[in-house]
Amino acid sequence: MAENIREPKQQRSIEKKRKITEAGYELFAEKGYFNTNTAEIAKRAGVSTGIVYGYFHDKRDIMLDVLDIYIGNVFGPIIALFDNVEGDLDIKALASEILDKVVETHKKNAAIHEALHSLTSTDKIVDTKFRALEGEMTNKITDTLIKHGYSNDYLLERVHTSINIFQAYAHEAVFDNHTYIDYVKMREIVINIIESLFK
Amino acid sequence: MAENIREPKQQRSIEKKRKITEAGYELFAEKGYFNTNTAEIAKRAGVSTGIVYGYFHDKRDIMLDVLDIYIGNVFGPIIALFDNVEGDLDIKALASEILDKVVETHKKNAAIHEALHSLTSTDKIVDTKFRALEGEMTNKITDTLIKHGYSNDYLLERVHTSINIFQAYAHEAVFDNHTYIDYVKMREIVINIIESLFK
Amino acid sequence: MAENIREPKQQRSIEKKRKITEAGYELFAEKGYFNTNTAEIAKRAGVSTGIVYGYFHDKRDIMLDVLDIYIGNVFGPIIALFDNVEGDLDIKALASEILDKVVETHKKNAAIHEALHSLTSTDKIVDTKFRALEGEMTNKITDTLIKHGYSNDYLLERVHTSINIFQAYAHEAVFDNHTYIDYVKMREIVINIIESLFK
Amino acid sequence: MAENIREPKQQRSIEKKRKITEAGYELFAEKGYFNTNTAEIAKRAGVSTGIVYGYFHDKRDIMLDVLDIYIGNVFGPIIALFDNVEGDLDIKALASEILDKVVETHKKNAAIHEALHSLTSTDKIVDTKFRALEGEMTNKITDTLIKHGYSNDYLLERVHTSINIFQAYAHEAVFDNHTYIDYVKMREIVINIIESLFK
DNA sequence: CATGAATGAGGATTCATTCAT
DNA sequence: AATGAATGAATCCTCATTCAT
Repeated sequence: MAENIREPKQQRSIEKKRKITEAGYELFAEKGYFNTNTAEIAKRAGVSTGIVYGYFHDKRDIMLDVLDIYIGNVFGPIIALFDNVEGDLDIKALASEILDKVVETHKKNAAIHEALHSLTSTDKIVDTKFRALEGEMTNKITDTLIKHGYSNDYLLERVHTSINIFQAYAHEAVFDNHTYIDYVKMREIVINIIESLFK
Repeated sequence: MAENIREPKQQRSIEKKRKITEAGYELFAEKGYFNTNTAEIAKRAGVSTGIVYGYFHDKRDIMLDVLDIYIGNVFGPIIALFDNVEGDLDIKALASEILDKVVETHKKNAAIHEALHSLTSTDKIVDTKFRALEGEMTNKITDTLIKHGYSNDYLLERVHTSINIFQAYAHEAVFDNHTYIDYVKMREIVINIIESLFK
Repeated sequence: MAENIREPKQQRSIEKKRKITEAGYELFAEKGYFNTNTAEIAKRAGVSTGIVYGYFHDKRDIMLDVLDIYIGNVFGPIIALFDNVEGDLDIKALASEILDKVVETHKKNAAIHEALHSLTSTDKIVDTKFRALEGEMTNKITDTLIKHGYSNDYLLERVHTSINIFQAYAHEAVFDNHTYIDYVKMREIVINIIESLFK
Repeated sequence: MAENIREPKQQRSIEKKRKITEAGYELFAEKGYFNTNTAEIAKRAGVSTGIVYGYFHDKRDIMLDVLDIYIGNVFGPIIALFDNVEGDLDIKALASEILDKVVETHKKNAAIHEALHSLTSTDKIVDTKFRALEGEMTNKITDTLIKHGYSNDYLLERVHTSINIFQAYAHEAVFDNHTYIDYVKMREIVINIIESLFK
């Protein structure tokens, strides 16, 4: 009934919980949430099925932890990038740098992104967290621009649109979806769009 | 195991198969593929559970049919739009028209899009069909532009990027994700981007 | 999710549902509710585990059906007895007859009685049904007495107490609990008590 | 498997074992034997789950200890009552006193009684102990009566029947099962029965 | 003695698919 | 072709018991 989930304080326990989350991360990425069962997660993590429920309420709870890790993986590099912006703004150079980072991040996380994002429509919390992630990225970028003296009307809309374009490009580029596309050229086009967007 | 699936020739059978696909469409949209079971689909379609396997190999097979319907629903309106392009090209007007149509289409199909797209990572055929859809849309648009005398370098890349931008905007606008965004202004920004993309 | 339980109309289905209830009856009687699992019930009934859930919502639901059968088994013979009371009341003879019937009934149903009665403290419905059973028996007997011209103060209390005494005796006699007891003599004592209770 | 169970000699250990038994007592009474798990017992007792198996072979073993406590709780007050009988026997007064005590005892122990008694049909030892309890009570009462000069034929049967009647009444009265019963009147009826049983 | 994390068998339930009618 | 009852493998989760520390 009312369960006690161990909030692990000791190093060994923290490590074990991490192992489970990691196993979930990998398996969800490989096969999707619904095609992964808890026994598999336990096995991959090298633990018993029972202990999984010592650290998590249920399977969904593992997924929520995986989601947090994913969000950290995606948000972290962007944050780092913007925290290192110095001196005058060179929009084109910055856009280029961001795009590379977004592609790189997407390359590492595309599979888990799909697996988790697909839960958006049926899981309220997942939905909320994905939206919040986009909001925070938009804010972070907008704040940085303003701090460095940039100004423009509808800045939030410009930034948000830029993020959308970056994401769409990254998704294309990572999966190399279409043989008829020259992704190098497409990249140039994207960068030009961003440049024009910010004057 | 692999049984003979009736390819229905008679009107009544065709109708029945359509009912099942339709039920699958609705339910996948409402609750996702994995949260929908075949008994529900049969019930919604007003047929027995058994007969579902008279028309489809398995649950996935229903989904594949649903996917085809979805693709038709999305592709059809765009085709129609471009088949009606007449006289000189007014890029801005055309972009505006397309964007409205994409948003409208997305509004109707967002739920099923999510449900099906999420299978992309685990189902090869789904993945392939989604890619093909994008390819065909790119080609259709590109061909139309050329036919009407438009020319530019890297046209495929420009068109494809435009599609990405339209889709991203439509997704945002439909779900009205972010309270901090003024979607009317965002729409203007998107149109301007497209305009600049095509000179 | 929201389940459809077949309320069987056809003979074959009714028969199958009965088989499951019967298997539950036997197993609960043999090993108790908690020591019986649904797979065993299915096996004993000669059906698959799955179909059990076609006829019952869950394990408890089987138990509730078993309870109804049990109540019929216990109540039926008593009803029959009182429906056959004719002419003038011979309390002593009637008491004797009832006692025999109660012992006989108890002999057949003691095991399931224990199994089900033990759920009384944790299952509201079980509790209610057991109470109702006692109430109905008390009423039935009281009504019959009155109909046959018997009258006394606190009749309900007398009847109810008699039932308690009968039950207690039956329980003792069936299990032959105590070697030091002469159950034939004890029976005489019980009959005498009843006689004195009703003058 | 079968480990050495510590028979605690030291005060602290005795105390700890008592705590566990007490926790088991409470929880079995609250939720029944099968709905209580060992982790809960340990928690309620303020000990670790592991140490429970230092003092008890298994969960059943705890229950057996609880049963002993229960038997003491029920038997003790009756013993005390009869040890205090002095002078000439006033059957009616004595019966009244006993009945009050039985009701009082039942009030305190009804829940655990149900929980433990329900195991009677599946656990040989539990069954035996419950029978022995009744036997001992019968003997104790009979001996006391004889010691105080009372004599009658079939004394054991009379006493045992009385006990049954007391128990049945107590059970009714404690749970206040039936709204149509006037329990005060019923009590009078019971007392009168006892009186007539012993002349 | 004590802890509480860990084990893994077991149990209730679901559901894609088959089959008797 | 159609029905819907039937199957049984698969899945999530629990819990008595053990074990490393």
